[in-house]
Amino acid sequence: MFRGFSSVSVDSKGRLAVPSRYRTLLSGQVSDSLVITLNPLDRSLWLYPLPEWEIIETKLAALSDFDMQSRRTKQMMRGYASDCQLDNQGRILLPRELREYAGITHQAVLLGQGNKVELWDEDGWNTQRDQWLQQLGDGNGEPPDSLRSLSL
Amino acid sequence: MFRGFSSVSVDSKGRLAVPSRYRTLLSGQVSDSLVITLNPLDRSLWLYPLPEWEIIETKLAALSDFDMQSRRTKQMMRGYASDCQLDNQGRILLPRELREYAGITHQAVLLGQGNKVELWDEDGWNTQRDQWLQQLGDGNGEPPDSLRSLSL
DNA sequence: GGGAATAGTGGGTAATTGTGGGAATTACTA
DNA sequence: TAGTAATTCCCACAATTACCCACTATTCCC
Repeated sequence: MFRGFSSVSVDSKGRLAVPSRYRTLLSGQVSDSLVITLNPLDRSLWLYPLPEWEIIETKLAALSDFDMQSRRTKQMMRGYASDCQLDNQGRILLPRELREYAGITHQAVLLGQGNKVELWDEDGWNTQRDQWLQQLGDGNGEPPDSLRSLSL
Repeated sequence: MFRGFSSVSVDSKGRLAVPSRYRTLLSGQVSDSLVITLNPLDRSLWLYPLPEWEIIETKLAALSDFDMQSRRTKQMMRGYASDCQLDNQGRILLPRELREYAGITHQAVLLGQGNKVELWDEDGWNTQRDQWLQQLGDGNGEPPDSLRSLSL
C-alpha cells in the first residue's frame, strides 16, 4: 500500500527518481514495470504497479460505451496509459504528453494513495492544498455528509 | 489510549524523542512502526500507531472521488501519512514538509488524544490554547448543541 | 540522600538515496 | 541515407538518512 509524501525533481530529460521506499512496490516482485496514466479528475498523474493497473483496466473495460462520462474516462485513462521501466538509478522517464498534461516542470510531488501513487507539479499541488485547507478552516463550503460524520 | 501532555525538543536533524510512556503504545506490540500525518483542521500533526492508522485509511478509502472536498481530504491525509520507525534511542525523524506545515522548530508539545497523539509547535500551541480558553470563557461564539449538553 | 537505572539530548560517521550530466544507442524525419 | 531528436546507460557528486556512541538529567529504589 502506498502512503506518504515525497518531493522530487524532474530533470531536463523528464526523468523522475522514484523514492526508494516505493521502488520494490512499484516495480518489484513480479514485473519490472509500472504504468503511468493521467488522472481524469485533477491535473495530475497516476502511477500503478502493473498488476494493479491490470485490475483497473478490467474495471474500465466493463464501463458502458453508451454513457458519455464513462466512455471518456475509459478513453482517457487507457489511451494515455504508458508502460515505464526503472533505469539503473531507479528513475522513470515521464512521457512528454503526460508531463504537459500535469504541468510538471522542475519539481514534482508524489502522494501515496493506496493502490497507486499520485504525481503533481509541486506548485500546482501547493495551490490545491492551500485552497483546501482554507476551505476547511473557514468552515464554509458545507462539507458533504460523508465528511461530517468522519471521525479521525 | 493516549492521554496527557509532554514537552519535547526537536533537534537540528528534525528528530523527536517519543516519551517513553508512549513508546510501547505507538510502536510496541505488533508492528514496529507508527504513522504521522497532518491534522487538516489545525496546524499540527497526528501520530497514530500503525494498526490505528489502518482503520483511518479504510475510512478514507471509502470517501467518494467525485466530491472535491472528500477527494482532497483523502489525498491530503493519505498523501502526507509517513511511516516512521523509532531509532535505537526511541526517536522518530519528522519529515521536513510536516515539520514545516506545523511550524515545528525547536520545542514541540505532544497531546494524547485517545487513538492518536497530537503534535504541536510549542509556541503555536500556547498561543492557540490561550485564544481558545478565552473564547470558551467569554461564552461568545455559540457552542453547538452537543457541547451545550455536555456535562464535565 | 546516594547510587543505579532509565530517559532525553546532541553529534560524528558511514551508507543510502537523490540529482545532474556526458556519452552511446536507438528511433524518427526529411 | 543523413540528420535530428529522444532514450538509455553509465559515472560522479551532493544531500539526506540511518546507525552508533557519549553525555546529561531525571526518576526510581534501597
